[in-house]
Amino acid sequence: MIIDSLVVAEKDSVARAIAKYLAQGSITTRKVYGIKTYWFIRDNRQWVSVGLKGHIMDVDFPEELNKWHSVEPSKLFDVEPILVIREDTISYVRALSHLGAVTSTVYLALDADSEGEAIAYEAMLIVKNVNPRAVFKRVLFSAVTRSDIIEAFNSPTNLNPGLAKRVFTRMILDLTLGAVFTRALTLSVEKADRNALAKGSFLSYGPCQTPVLNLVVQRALERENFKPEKYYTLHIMVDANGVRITLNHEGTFKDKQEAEKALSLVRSKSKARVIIANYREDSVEPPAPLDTIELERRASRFLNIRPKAALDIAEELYRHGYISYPRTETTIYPPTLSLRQVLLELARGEHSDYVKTLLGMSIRPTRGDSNDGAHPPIYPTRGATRQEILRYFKNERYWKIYDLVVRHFLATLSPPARVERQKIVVDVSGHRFSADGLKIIDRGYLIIYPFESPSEKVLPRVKIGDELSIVKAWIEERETEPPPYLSESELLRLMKRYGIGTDATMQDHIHTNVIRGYFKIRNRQCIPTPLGKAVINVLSKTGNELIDPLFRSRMEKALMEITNGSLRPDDVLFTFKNEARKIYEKFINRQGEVAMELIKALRNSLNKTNRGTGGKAS
DNA sequence: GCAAGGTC
Repeated sequence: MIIDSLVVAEKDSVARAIAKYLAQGSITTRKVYGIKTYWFIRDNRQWVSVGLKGHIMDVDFPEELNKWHSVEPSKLFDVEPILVIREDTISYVRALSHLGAVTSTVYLALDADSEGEAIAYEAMLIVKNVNPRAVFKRVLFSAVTRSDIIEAFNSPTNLNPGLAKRVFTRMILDLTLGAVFTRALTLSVEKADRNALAKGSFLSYGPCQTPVLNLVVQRALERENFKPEKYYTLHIMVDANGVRITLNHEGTFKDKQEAEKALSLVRSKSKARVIIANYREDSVEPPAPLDTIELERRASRFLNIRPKAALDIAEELYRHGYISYPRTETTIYPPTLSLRQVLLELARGEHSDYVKTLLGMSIRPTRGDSNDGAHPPIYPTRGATRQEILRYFKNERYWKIYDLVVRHFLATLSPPARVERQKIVVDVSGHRFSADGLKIIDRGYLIIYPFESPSEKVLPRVKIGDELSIVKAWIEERETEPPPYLSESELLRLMKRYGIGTDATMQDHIHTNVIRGYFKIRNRQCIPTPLGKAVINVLSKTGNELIDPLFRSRMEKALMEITNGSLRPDDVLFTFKNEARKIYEKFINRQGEVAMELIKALRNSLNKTNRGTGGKAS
């Protein structure tokens, strides 16, 4: 067997698409060590295309350093983790070796991002090992379409080692910091009380998970330390040509007597004079095309479906051909995507009437501001009815997520809604009272996307100078309210702002904290447990660096310098390990105190939940 | 028994 060219893609669907676009003639599918491969002829030569399952290698410490009890955690700072083959990818390694051994050219067709570059490097290592003479070429495409793929294979480039090195350095730092502090937290408790942690449980630290926990804990503390204060609001009801409107005093009163003084002044008057009467037409634009984070946030807000569940469901819908690839940071439809074609497909589905009206109009899609260069925004790829989805997946939530993707897609092609924003301000002896109203003139995209419908409140028409009779005036006593716990939707927004995690992993970092017993989610709110608060508190005794929400972005920034060429991987490793080493020293110096606090929190959690906590290893 | 990042 001789192969001229071997194509390695990041996933099966891409490998299959590449074969389809490059093949001159038919494609034969063969399993090699259980892995699907696609065989075809191009320019009279034999080509084979294979898709991986993401990374095939991982970093790990050498065996002897993985004995938690006999190795002082700080030892891990002194060694470099090694690249190992992942247990679950052995058949991919076998297939790559088998095919690579008889191939002259290897096309590394991994995604066009830094992870893709690292996976390309891993694939190259595997093939080089069995075939030192193989030639490696890197192909980069921004969408899996015929024109992009052919263009990419006509102009191959070389692997970018700077990008790959950055990824491996990140992997090493994440593992080292994670392992050192996970072991330090766990061992400090185990040494003080060997029964404090349930069997198989441990207390974890991670450069993403722990800053996320910190965000949740800080908000909870703000809420718990909140002291409610009384304040007073003043209102009047006026008659405007037979319509009664309530207006609120601009500014509230801390002091009850002052509010009463204002009230008696207002009550002594019978008229309120209009000083502002605005009726302004405005448009409400439909949302930008959907990326992963927005899908998760909207699923949580509109449908009460947790981010992790939303992504899992989206993944299934994608695998069965109902929606496009759900892990994307792109919010601009690529010019190669025929929106009209998608509409024609959707005409077979649940919202066919709406789709048909859209088809009769000129389409101008909304446009966001990001493009990850690898995947388009999430859009439906098959029109389906509710009944069809329910029959297939037997679960209402699949329909809800599918329907959200369809409606969102249709919204991005729909006209904006038109509203009238209304504002009336009146004056009563120097006191200003105002009322805001909103009238929907044309629902536009809200017809198909009711989730964002503003509530309508229509004010009557008045003009500046009108004298409106005051019907009544009154005071309300209120209390300032504590901020709510962070919602999952807000947490995702904060993670994005602070640069914690990626589109594909943000929901994982939330999930990890839940599994570890650090916080719970009730009614879409993130509520920390005593254990979660204790972990943040003990780590904060070493300074705030490790738990700072900006820690991750500081790390990413330094790692970026490797790609620029201004720093070497060793420089970045040295800087962060050194910083972590100092923090570790502080931690060890207060170990006794730390252990006491964690054990107390563990017992507290145990009593509350009446079962082991600290999280089971998954 | 550690992390975070791909992918299913």
